[in-house]
Amino acid sequence: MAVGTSSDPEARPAPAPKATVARLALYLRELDRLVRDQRETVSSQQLARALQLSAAQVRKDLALFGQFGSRGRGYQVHELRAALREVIGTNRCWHAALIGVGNLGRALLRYKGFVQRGFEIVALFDDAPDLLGKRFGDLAVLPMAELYATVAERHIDLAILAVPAEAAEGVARQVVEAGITGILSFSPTPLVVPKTVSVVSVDLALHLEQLAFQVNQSRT
Amino acid sequence: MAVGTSSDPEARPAPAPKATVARLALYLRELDRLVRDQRETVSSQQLARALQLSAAQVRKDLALFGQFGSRGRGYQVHELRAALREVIGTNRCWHAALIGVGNLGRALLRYKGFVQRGFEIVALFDDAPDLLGKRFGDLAVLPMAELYATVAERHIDLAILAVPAEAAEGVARQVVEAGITGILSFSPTPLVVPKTVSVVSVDLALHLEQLAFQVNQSRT
DNA sequence: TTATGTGAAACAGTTCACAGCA
DNA sequence: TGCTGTGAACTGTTTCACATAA
Repeated sequence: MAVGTSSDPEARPAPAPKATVARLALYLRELDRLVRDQRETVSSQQLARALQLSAAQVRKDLALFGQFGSRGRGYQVHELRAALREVIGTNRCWHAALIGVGNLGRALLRYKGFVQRGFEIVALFDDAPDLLGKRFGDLAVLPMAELYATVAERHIDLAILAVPAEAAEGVARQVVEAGITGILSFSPTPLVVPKTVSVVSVDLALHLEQLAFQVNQSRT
Repeated sequence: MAVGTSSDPEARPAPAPKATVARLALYLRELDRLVRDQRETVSSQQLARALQLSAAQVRKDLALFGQFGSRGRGYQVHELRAALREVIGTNRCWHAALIGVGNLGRALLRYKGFVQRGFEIVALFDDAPDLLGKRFGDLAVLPMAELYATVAERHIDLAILAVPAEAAEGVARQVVEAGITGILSFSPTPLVVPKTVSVVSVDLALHLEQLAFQVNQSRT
């Protein structure tokens, strides 16, 4: 029986479509902006315009998680933001380990946006001899061997991988073994992980290639 | 009349589905790996496994751009790679301007992956007084006012924006005015640009939120 | 009156299954 | 035989259009 079409009271709600999931964080980002601008309410129309989507799509997406709007009036900005935060999980702070403290890793470490949105890097790992023990801000670089113990100690939820492609597969294995269930990877390699672990992958050169293709096409 | 369903000999080929576009660079990345491993041929099956897709999808995607395979045999790795490079446009080198030379900008500047895949950063721009004129490698930081002239001089195709959110909208306008038609933006703001300009957006905190949501869901 | 929430219709993308070629 | 290229079937997503509620 298809999940979500059942009338069984024990049935889970249908999982959100992948396309919707990709937009959830966009809504939250826009709502943060509206809060800063002191806006009280917002319509699906306005959200759609700001994010370059259609109003119907915004309503469908939000309706998947509850009835947040009031007819004739729109959505209460604060209320909707709180609801979305709960759905996404950023109503609490997430602890991340940064693995790989090279150029990219150090830039991520200094990036203010993470803390602003509820993510804190609470441990650094790198096995390069010249980095081991070196301090960046409050944090000293630890050897990978200490990952397992540190995950428990510092309540680490997520790993941010900024390691070279060759190392990524091995590091991912250790991360999974340490009990981490979410990985943000910057390595240009698809990671093979158990179904219980989520991976989001950001390959910078790959994004540039997608851009090059689009530019190439529109020149036709 | 729908483009692509026409039998008009002057008709353009149907534009590739967005979903396919997002995978094109993945295929190329995997083909590079196969070349390094000295593989001569590869089947849709094998590509699919490596990239966690279905074989039919790989074949459909590739068939959109031509007939690259031979039945019973699969695809010639070199030939397919050359063809994809042509389609994507990375059979030649692309010149990019890096705008915003903060932490993230400097990390991008040192990132080896760009050059490896045919992208070269050929100019740096930042209006921060303490950065103006400072050198990073071969490049001196220029004021935004020189963008227009430099685009022509150094044959710049793309802009990489690593500026704060507040500045992004204004910088994007200048970039477009300077005649650049492709923007890779790291700012957490949707950019409004003419239809003739392509934008690819990478919001690091947003990707972490998508990850948090997925982890949150699978804990249910 | 305004703007949500939601079935139904339309569209897009993926998978199936097999004809056809090496 | 093995594997591509491709219509046809299917699944997922978006848009439409309107009943409904503030």
